[in-house]
Amino acid sequence: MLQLQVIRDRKEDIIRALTKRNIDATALVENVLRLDEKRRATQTRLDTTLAESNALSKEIGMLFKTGKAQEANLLKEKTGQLKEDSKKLGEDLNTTTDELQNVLYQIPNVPHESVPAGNTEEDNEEVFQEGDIPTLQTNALPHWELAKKYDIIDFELGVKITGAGFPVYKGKGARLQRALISYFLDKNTEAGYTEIQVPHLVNEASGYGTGQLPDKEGQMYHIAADDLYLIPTAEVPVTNLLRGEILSQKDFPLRYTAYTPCFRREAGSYGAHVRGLNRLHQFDKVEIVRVEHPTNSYEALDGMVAHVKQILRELKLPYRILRLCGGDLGFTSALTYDFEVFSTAQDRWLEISSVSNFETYQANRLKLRYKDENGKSQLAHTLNGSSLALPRVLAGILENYQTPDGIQIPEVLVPYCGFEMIN
RNA sequence: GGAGGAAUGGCAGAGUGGUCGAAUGCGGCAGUCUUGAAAACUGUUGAGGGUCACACCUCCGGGGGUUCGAAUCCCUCUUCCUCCGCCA
Repeated sequence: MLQLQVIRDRKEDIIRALTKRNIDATALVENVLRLDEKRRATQTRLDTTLAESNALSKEIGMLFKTGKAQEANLLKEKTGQLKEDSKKLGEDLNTTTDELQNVLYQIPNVPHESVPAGNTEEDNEEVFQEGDIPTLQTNALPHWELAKKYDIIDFELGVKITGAGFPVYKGKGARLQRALISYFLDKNTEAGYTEIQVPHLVNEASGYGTGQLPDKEGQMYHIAADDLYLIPTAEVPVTNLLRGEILSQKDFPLRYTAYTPCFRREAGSYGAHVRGLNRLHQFDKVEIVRVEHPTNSYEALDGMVAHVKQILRELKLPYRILRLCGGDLGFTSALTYDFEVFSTAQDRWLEISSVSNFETYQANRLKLRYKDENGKSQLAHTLNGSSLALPRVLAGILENYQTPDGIQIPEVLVPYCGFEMIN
């Protein structure tokens, strides 16, 4: 969520920047300012009332102590009205604070200046492309056909035991999954990220912390009996590790990597584009998360992009990098680069990584701060990215590495797989 | 799942109705001493709201209550510990 102080100071800038997301935030921002003013006015009145009654209480205490019970009882009568007032004011304050909070939750992050304006993915800006798109044999198959042909992923079996979008990986398919996870974790660890394992279920506070709640409530699986959510990404538990922390400047940079399954309801996604591994309810992902000093966060973002590039280079997959336009940018992000691998057999680009800087948007909800050189608390910047998401990398490998004799395993993965070919 | 105990500042730990945002120790920061470091000594050190700055207000796991007044009493929830049961 945006910082109140920033909205107060730079209202016009914020409204203007948000037009890149094709939203007119004027009404929301005005509402925030109105509620903020109301909140502060109420707070002041409450404070005054409390101060008065505190003073009286102190006086009463003194009187009792010095044996002037009669005078004390006289004063007691005066406190009744104050008590009533402060109760009323306290309720008003809570109501206004909640209202203010709710409006603030509705305002997305302010896009970075480099974010292009635009409505849809068509308007995303390609900033980099690398790798040769292979020429495949004439009867090249999409990955779901390959998965069936070599019996490495069974979608129907997943339907049987759970439902659509929950594939079962078998034999070399399962082994390749495990190989990718290990390979990604190793690469991330080498780059200075600390490997951690986190719970796959989180509580409501964590959902709010990183901004999945209340914005994307319907996209997460919710376990009603225990009021827990299945994580849609490791970003949620990993970033929330730091919730409420006040760091010291020398703690920076904080770098974590974690493998987790990810669960997404994907309500409203149907059709040809969701075939095979393209869109699943459960998939595996290795995530990288960084917490940075504000002055360093964009450098860190570039570093994360460079890191993911390096992995794709090693895998020898053709990919491109897009800078997301305002309309396609996630609610909480200030700047996002999407990585897409070219899926030759499907003749389309598949998103395999999304690397974002959230600036203080998440930190504000998380109350994730650090002490600056003057000893004042400041919000840190949070970033995260996939490094990498498994299913589409797998799809890319299957499709781009297919040969008439089978599917070749990328060289760097052979030591992890223990085989060179799926046939 | 059943029975009992507990939750206080970065950590440890006092505080059982008034002047307590909270003793003390450790840790952190600054300084003195030192060629430097360590030790010792001195000072300082929770968070948030509010203000030009003060004042002032809130916070002792969360929520509610009793009281003129609550860290302290009551209710409730959550978490942790011990014992029993179950169990990978």
